[in-house]
Amino acid sequence: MVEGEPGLRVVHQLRAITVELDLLGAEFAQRNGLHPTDVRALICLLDAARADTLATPGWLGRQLGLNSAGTTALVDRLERLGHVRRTRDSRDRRRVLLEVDDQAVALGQSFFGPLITEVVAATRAFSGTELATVERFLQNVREAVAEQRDPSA
Amino acid sequence: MVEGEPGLRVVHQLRAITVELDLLGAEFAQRNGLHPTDVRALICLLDAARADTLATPGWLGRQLGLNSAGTTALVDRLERLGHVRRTRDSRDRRRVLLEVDDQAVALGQSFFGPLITEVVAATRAFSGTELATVERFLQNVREAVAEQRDPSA
DNA sequence: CATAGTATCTCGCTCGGCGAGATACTTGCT
DNA sequence: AGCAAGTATCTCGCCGAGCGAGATACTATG
Repeated sequence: MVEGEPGLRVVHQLRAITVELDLLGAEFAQRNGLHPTDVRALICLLDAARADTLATPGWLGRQLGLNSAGTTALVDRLERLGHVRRTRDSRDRRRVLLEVDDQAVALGQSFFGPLITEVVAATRAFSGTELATVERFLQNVREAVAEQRDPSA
Repeated sequence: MVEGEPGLRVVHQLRAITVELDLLGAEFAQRNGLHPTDVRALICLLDAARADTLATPGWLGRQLGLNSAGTTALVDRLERLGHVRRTRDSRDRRRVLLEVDDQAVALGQSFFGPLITEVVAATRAFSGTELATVERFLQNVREAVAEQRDPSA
């Protein structure tokens, strides 16, 4: 718990935050009649939409580590709930494009909105340079974790 | 992606890290023949052991948001794999105490070890005061998330 | 135009997790 | 003491997310 090495403490904190965020996500999921995976899928889809990356079932499945069968089931659920629409790609007619509904965007807002407010409020206690440091650090961590997952970086 | 408000960027990063860590955990789980929940359970149990909190199925289930049936099944799995032992509490003989096996500790090490090494390496680029800032910030975030989950803080 | 390659979907199955209720023990009331 | 109420854990039956294997529809290449 009270280790000397600062790196350990930070890892500990990140892990704790991850667990907390997971549980928050699970809670939110249940309240809205969906599963943790569905929430993660919505996050991915919203990110894709924001980055103007066009999303397909295959891409989504790859993001979430699902196989094709699971992905189809996932998209079925999301479509049934009206969060996503399927449209055939006219260029490559094997592909299906996933369009996120405004409803899903609103849902995302309702999930992250309060949390963002909280965290932004928490940032009030930090100077611009301090926040820049935090950002830089988180970026490093993100890369470290990504490298752990796929040791080809 | 390129928002102006630093708080938003940080939230974004934290979310991305959470997703990455989740996927890392899922990968690790599968490689070791267990489920994401099992990994989270082991984390909780190791934390408890480190903090000298004595763990029971009920406590564990509460940590993970499982009901009693699911918790029993979880502990069954962990026990079958030899990560955990059940012992009756002699004071209150309704209770079962969960003892983590050294094997599970080693497993935890093998999971977090490389990641910790990576992150600690990443901290090399930061001064002591900078790390302190990061730590303080993460602490705030952790509290913010916890408050989101249980608005009674 | 056949053959290989790719994107998605269907089918049958496994197993994690839930709700309801059983069981064993403790605690409080009288 | 003795009985009701409360609590910790487990059992049973079921639902449904995700997997493996294979079907289907389309594209690309010789």
